[in-house]
Amino acid sequence: MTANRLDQTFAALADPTRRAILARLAGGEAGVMELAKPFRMSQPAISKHLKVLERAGLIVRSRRAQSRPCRLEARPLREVADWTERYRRYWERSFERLDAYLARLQRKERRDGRKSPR
Amino acid sequence: MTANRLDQTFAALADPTRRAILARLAGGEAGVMELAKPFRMSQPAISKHLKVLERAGLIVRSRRAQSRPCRLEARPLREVADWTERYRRYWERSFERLDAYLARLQRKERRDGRKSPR
DNA sequence: CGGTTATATAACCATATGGTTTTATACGCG
DNA sequence: CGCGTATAAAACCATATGGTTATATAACCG
Repeated sequence: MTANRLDQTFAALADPTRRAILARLAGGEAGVMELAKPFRMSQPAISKHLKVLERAGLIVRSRRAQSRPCRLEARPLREVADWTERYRRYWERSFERLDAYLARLQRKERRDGRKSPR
Repeated sequence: MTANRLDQTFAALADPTRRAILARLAGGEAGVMELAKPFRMSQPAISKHLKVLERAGLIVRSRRAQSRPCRLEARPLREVADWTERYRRYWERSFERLDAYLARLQRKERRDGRKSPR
């Protein structure tokens, strides 16, 4: 249905290399060479990942001398956060269920403990 | 690097059909036929989407008569939310920048307004 | 100009994804 | 048992993804 920007954002985030690049960029701008360093992967591979991130609006690139530094653009992540928030009550509800279960278990253990300790 | 469950979760969320299925399941359990109804897509296609969601831990399936109802499992979404939260300050910072920009703009407009109203 | 550095593009390859149609399985029912 | 309903699996196809190597472009520098 709603074939949003979310498609591109989620797809871009579904790769650990790209998430690592975003994490790195959270510390400030960086060029392609610098971004590529932590990975044992060719430079063109990194360029492709950067293109994916750029298409998703997660980074923007400028030009400074022969370098093309990338900067984090977090706005799409806000959309992800907003989307996810709609489900918060569901995972919180499951925590409530877990809490209830653990509470029951503890009561049971206390009862059993009285009968046969340890 | 961290080739987490996040990979599968984000990948599963990168499809509008699957997000719509999750939205539907937020309203309660449903069988495949029921889930397929809103889409002009074959039943096996929906089954495939459900398998993706299941592998990502976003749904669980039981068996009731000849139906295999799906239930939303929101825990992985909590991980997404947690991951996203680490970037909150970045999109908030860009809002601050926008605010500052708009404030500057308003001041400028007031100044200009004094010179040549409206 | 010629060389070096930084990055992008091209061409290619293997595998994954998202869809199809057709066929099989599992269950409940008369 | 045999049929209908609900779902999965198989086989297939087109396109996308993630990687490679080799080559091209762009900017600076002597």
